[in-house]
Amino acid sequence: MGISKTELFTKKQNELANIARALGHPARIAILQHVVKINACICNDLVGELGLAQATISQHLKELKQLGLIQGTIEGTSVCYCIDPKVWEKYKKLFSEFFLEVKQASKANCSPDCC
Amino acid sequence: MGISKTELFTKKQNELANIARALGHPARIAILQHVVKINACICNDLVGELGLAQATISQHLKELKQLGLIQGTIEGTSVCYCIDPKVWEKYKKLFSEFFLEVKQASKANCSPDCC
DNA sequence: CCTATTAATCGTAATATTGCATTGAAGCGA
DNA sequence: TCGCTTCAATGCAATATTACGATTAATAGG
Repeated sequence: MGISKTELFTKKQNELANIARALGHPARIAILQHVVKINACICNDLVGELGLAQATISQHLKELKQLGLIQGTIEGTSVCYCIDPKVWEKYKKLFSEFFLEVKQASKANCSPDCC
Repeated sequence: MGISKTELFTKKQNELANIARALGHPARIAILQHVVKINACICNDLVGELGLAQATISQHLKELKQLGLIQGTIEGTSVCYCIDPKVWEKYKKLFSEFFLEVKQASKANCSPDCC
């Protein structure tokens, strides 16, 4: 019904999914990459950099902020964004663990011609 | 307008976002974890394992298949799913690279009290 | 052939997301 | 103070996603 049944899953599964969903938009990937590239702060170069409207970018920034991936501090009339290295590191680890789960899965339970 | 302006972004950004979006649902995380855990193949234990309807799970499996993360081979009357290690490895690398971009971002361009 | 099992697909409803124009608030310079 | 700039918040329209019941298709086993 358009709503995820989050109660069926573990906290960790939901957490992973939330982060992944936040990264699941090229604009947000681009925003993060640009913030990282400029190395620290950014206000609304993003509007010029990506081809999206200011309102749209603001919305994407909001989502990233909610996840804690970036911080915004007021800098006079503009806002200065930078990533939060601690959160970034935490999420990086979460994903690494997830991807590492596979290792070298053997084909034990599999019929010979499966997969 | 509800549609992502993918043409504004690089191929790599879109690719990353696509994978992330696919991982951006706890059911798909759970499916992947279960497939990995059982180590090779799975049919529709998933329906029992997660509390979702068969149609819903089938839909999630379809998305994962479209991404190439898992393969399904017909096994009599049931279908056997397993992850594709090559694709898994490829995506793992993509994400690692993305997360590594940050490294130890200095605060060069930043005002003293920013971030 | 008949039936049960399994999974894909279709149709539908509810909800979420994306993108933007517009509005609102707050700081800055004249 | 009066604009001007910068960004956040809101509200809308278009589209996507999530979930499920019902149906369909394929196969195995009698």
